[in-house]
Amino acid sequence: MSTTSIKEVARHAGVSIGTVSNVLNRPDLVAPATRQRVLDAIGALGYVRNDSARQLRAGRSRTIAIVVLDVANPFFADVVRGAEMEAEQAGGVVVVCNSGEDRAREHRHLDILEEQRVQGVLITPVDDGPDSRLEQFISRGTPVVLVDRGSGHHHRCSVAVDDVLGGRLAAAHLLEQGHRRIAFVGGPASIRQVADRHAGAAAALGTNGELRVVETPSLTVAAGRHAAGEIAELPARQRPTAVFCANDLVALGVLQEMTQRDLRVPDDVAIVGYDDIEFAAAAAVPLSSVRQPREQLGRTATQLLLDEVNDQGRHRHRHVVFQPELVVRASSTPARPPVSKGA
Amino acid sequence: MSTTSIKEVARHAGVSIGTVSNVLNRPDLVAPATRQRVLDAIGALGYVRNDSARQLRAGRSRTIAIVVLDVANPFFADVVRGAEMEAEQAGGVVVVCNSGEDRAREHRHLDILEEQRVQGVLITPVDDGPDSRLEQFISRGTPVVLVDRGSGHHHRCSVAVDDVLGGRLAAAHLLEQGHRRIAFVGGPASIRQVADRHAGAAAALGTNGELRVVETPSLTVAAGRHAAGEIAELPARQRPTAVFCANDLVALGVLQEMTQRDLRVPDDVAIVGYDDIEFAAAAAVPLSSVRQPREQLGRTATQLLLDEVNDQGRHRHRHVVFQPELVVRASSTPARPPVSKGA
DNA sequence: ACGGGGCAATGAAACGTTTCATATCGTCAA
DNA sequence: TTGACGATATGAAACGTTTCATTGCCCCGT
Repeated sequence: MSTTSIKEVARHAGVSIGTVSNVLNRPDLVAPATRQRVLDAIGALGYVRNDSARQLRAGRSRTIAIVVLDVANPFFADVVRGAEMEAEQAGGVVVVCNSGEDRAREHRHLDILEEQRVQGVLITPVDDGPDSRLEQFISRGTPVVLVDRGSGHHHRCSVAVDDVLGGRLAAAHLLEQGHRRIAFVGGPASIRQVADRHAGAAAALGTNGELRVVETPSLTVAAGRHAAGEIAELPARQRPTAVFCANDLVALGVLQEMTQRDLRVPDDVAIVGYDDIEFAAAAAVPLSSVRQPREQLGRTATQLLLDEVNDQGRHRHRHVVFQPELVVRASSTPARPPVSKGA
Repeated sequence: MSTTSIKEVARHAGVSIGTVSNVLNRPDLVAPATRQRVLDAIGALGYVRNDSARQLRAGRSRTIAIVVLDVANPFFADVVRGAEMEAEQAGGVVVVCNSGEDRAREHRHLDILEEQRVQGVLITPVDDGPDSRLEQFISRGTPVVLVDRGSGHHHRCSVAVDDVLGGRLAAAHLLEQGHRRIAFVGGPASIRQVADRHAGAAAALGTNGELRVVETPSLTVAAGRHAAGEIAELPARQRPTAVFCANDLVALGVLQEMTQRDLRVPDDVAIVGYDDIEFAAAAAVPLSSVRQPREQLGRTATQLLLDEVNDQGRHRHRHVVFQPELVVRASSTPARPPVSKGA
């Protein structure tokens, strides 16, 4: 156990505690000879700063936390990467917390983060709406930036992607491909993104098509398979000819299940996913998907957070909304006639 | 800023500081009436424990850290999940650090973790071998458990999967399918797992086949695509008929590139991956892969760590090695004749 | 009536920093 | 020669806990 304290360094170097601290924090205030003597002592003793003590004195830590719904989800992996880049640049540290879509875990994490007096938190809450725990957190003074959530909260920043637009893009594309019976797969509907993507799709369809909703308990491959089973078992003339999924994981599940049931994609069922994760292009049938600027989301969120942390007084809360982009691949375009237009 | 301290709670409740602390830590020592009064004060003031102060006093934190090569890699995501489960059960907290295969980042993380006096660290170091920074870390007394690394380190615990066996299983399977020219794709070769998987494959092949190594700079889909391009461009009679990849990400990249170049999998080229990530089964051609008990790896690593933390004196370092398992899917079995044997 | 024992609550010390007001000393200008 | 100033170094206070030795009190047995 590294139990060497600044005190022993001071004794070893024959200076006072304050001087050692100065060497550590404002080296230019210390005479070169003394400074070197202290540095040597530090090296010799293997001294390591005690961050608890430092923070206790400082009143605040240097870390920012990001609480994600699922570390395993590539979407969040990219958001995290973006956040790390930005934080690193500002000399901060990022800790990643995984709520696993579980309210209780999220709650536990927030408790701990608050006890740790983190600088601020980037979070995608498990449930949207006025989460009392999060409100409390904010009201006690820890800056929070909502990631991919955040309709109408005016006392905090948020970054998001226009999910309604994303849904609209997907549905418009399917409509254009001639589909009239379309299924929307995803859930729980209480998640704003899911609701928005659905709303966008419904809006794009208008009276030109029929949108059948299959709600899933979560956005996973397994959930997608299950939902696909449900759809596949409908009588052929009622069965949707296209499926728009709230998520690529779900879409991959749907694709997998459809293939397994000998329904061809896209000929029997077209599929459009959401997120354009790395695997979308590598799927059994390359997956059309709505792409979000994931890393950018993390970067911007971190910038907003750091701005709030530093500019206490002047800071104005902002809501940054990015535009998604539809990436068309084989899963939603007729297989036979080779498409001539390039990538 | 939650600047309420135990002192104000004490004043508000009309008791001493010590009593408040007792309510927090040993509630049974406090008379029910007093306890309630204190709890009310805590609620009314929105008091939140200051973890820095607590740790400063305790000398140690309750968190354990896990340093992974890439949060985006589903392999690590599962290891993390396993670690979290186990830690949670023991009342601990897990923070996830992402080294991104970058020595400098890993170094930075270790610095910070040491300053934070974490209980211990689970780590897959960027480079194997006697990393001086990690040695130093350990020698100063922070317990470390190596994850998926750790040949012959006797002064620390490790968990790993027998990668030589994994390589052997994969190659033996391909041999059995009639392949004689096989490629091994992965890298950098300095990573022990990569080297072991290669060694296992080479051993299984012996003189019965030819193993061509295509080294990649990293274990990513992109690297796989690039390597596959190299392989695909070989004259047909030199070209390997099967590819064994050090990693599923690489394998998916290979699959993608081969498909794009109109080489059929498995007919023209068979593929076996490694890790059996969730997407392996959902790939364009369901991917044969070597499965590792990922979550178990995380759980066991955490157990070993906690054992070392708690049983300071008695603790004996252990090296737990798990056995991988080959999961055969379509990417390595002749497509036409339907296989009759079940899952 | 007195002492002992148990339960509750208290107060002070200690954890390792950082910061800030102060002390020391040599030097330079007047 | 003196006074002041700049450059260094010092010591003590403060951050918010936890812990532990003490105190205060009440009740019970003798």
